[in-house]
Amino acid sequence: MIKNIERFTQLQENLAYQIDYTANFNRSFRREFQMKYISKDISPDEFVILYAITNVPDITQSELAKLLFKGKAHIGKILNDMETRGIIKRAAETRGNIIIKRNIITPVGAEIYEKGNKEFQRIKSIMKKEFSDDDIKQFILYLRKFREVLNSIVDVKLK
Amino acid sequence: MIKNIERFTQLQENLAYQIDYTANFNRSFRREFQMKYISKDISPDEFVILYAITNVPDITQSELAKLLFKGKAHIGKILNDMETRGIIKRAAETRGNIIIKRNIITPVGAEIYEKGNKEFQRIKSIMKKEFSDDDIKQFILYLRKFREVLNSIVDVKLK
DNA sequence: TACGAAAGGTAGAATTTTCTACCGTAATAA
DNA sequence: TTATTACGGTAGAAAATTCTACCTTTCGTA
Repeated sequence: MIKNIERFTQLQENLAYQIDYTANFNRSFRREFQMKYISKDISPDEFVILYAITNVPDITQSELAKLLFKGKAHIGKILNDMETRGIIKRAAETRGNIIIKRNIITPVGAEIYEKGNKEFQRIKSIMKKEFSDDDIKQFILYLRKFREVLNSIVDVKLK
Repeated sequence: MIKNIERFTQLQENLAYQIDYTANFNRSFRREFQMKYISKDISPDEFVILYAITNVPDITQSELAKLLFKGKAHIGKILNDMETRGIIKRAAETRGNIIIKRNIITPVGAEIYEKGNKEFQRIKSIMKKEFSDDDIKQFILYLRKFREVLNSIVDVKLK
């Protein structure tokens, strides 16, 4: 991970660091993968937004914020930007008496999403070859347990 | 993780999301833990910097950047800021003919670090109770394998 | 009933982080 | 010898993200 490895192994061998490192690695991967195989017109986070809207069409802005670990104000800006670029359309809709914005994927957005989705299926099948169902189950169990231990020390609230 | 759970389990059950979620969880944990038990005068990243300097006294700014997954310019600003606040002292030093800044922890910084280190030992011992040595080994193995699979798909370069 | 909290959303300021460009030295290779 | 690249570092602009405050409606409950 760092050139002069011997100098840092001590710092890098703990669990929390490894998780952090992997998450960062994954972020870099997503950026590069997307640039190479999907579209330069959209960021990885924006792709996740398309994914979420596709699967939960009435997902709200606040829910998207939680899903992406960002503030709801920020997500609002991203959505507006995506609308400006013609990837989605934001339609005001009433739920009861309260006005909610429903995000609708345009044909342009749908095309990007379809292409990306196909590519991600490819990754998924590669992962399936490398990790058995039991491995994945155990892996996720470890992650959950790690969070539970942290949560037992202080009450963690995600923003 | 999100109130209306049923709506999102589908989106959240994949491996990459779980890792991302755990890393974010850990970040929130560090912030809250530090506020509560260590010191409000220093951020979690700054604590890692103190930790790194303590263990590798001649660590360079660029190396710190890689360790923390940030840009070297940004780390330079953080270090300057820490110097202004009296937590470290930056001394220009020559390595060969080239000038390098050596970061020295002041007594104030050392005190914060010692307190934090003691608290983190506590977390470590709790983790040791919940995860056996074999568990930790397996957990880290999973994480490494996950990165390797991604890396086989595109060549991932961390910034 | 009335009050406060929670949820959906926006605006603008403030902060954080990244992105270029630089400067100078060292090492390597054509 | 002369490029070229990598390393250590900085400055300033640009972009990303968060913070605060605000508006409106709903919901639970005292």
